[in-house]
Amino acid sequence: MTRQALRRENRINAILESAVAAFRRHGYHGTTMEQIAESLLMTKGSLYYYFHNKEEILFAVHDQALDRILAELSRVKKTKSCACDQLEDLIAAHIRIMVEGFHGTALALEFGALSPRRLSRIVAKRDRYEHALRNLIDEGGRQGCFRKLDPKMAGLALLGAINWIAKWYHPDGPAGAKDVAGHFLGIVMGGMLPRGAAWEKNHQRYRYTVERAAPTSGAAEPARRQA
Amino acid sequence: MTRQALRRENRINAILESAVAAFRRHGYHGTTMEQIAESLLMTKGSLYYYFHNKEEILFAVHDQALDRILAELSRVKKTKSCACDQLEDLIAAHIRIMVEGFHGTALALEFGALSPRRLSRIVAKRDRYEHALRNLIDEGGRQGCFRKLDPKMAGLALLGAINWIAKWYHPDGPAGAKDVAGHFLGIVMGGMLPRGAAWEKNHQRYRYTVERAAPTSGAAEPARRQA
DNA sequence: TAGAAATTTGAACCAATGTTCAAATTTCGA
DNA sequence: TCGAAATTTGAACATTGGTTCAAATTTCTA
Repeated sequence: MTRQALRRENRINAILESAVAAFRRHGYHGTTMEQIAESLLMTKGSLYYYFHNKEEILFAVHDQALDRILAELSRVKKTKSCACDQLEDLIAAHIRIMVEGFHGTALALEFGALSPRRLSRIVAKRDRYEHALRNLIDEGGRQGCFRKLDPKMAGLALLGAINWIAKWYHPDGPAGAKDVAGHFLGIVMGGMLPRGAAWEKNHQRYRYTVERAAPTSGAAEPARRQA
Repeated sequence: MTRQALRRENRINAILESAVAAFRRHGYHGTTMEQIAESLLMTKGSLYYYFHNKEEILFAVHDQALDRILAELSRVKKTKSCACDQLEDLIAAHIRIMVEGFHGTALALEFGALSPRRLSRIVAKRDRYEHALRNLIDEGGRQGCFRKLDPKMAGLALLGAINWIAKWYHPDGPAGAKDVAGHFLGIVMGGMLPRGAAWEKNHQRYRYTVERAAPTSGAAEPARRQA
């Protein structure tokens, strides 16, 4: 890699990092090209030397974040552990991505502003991740590590809890990223209910637990185009 | 209530409903006054007869949604059930709010665009809800209904899973609101881990479960100003 | 039904901002 | 060090969209 190409790559990375931070704070439409540029001591005109337009930055930011989580996915898949360990590994990686650095939080960003062509590429990548996640939940249930859950619903709950981190976590907080990540993983994986036999006796009347859930029949799937 | 006042109230409600739907799709800054107006067969000028400006609509939308969930909270608190039943009740209500109608999804909207004065009012209401939620989690843990969790982290995980519904649920989906709500409540309340003694034996090595969590020392709290 | 009050309109204004581009500046290889 | 390539600038442009407001229209009351 030539020296200039390296410079260019660093520059692009810096732009994306600045953009993610700004998008997270003000939303895509609420962020101006000037805001993205100024934290890098640039002028907005310079950004157009690297990207054709603002939407391309939004795309790059999403694409990069998805590549990162998909890389974690394929790493996890190479592992020969059982599904539940793989899932734990993957979730820990996802949390880490949300908590350390800025790049990852793009996973929680809106992408409604993308053009149809770019949108479909992003949605395809996202779906690849989500389906893998559901498969792990499903397998884990079959292997007995987890309760048998509706994979789609459980997956959405999981993703919600994790992606929501982008809304409340701030790297300047007193607790380090590792602390928060470890703590949060415990919560998300452990769930809220006690696991002893005593509880089972007291709470069979629990109305909503679905032991072998009928698949959710693709509810609301077409709506996932935006945001 | 006079006839005109009623008309006015309905009009305002319709505006807010249209606004929430648009904000959810395009974000606050990505939504134009014209978009809010057009689904009501109005022109954007008319909106200024009811609201001074766009930001006031954003405020009203948040304020209304928070009032609604806080009303559910005080209803639940009047109940004489144990903490875990109260929590279940509250969560079910929150899910219902997210799933039926548009108004509720404001709970998942960004509020970074609010002026400092309005922002602080919204944040105060939100905190009131979140603290009550944490208290219930804490009490439930002490009473033995739940595992003993770090209330802050567990609360954030819970809110994330629920508020994220706004990103994927669409009322036109094949599964009714009740189906999704019931299913989702089961997932969120039940958590992911099996509860049998067999599991306990196999998984004591589970690395991240924190039985009596040290309080998270206010990690990242100041960051919660935006989004 | 007539006049007053409430509501809506639509055009005009203007600040903000994404984008372009020719010129200036910097970096780099020879 | 020189010249070419890479990069940055800053001003100008065009459009969008929030806001205002006087006039038109509708709704209500006496």
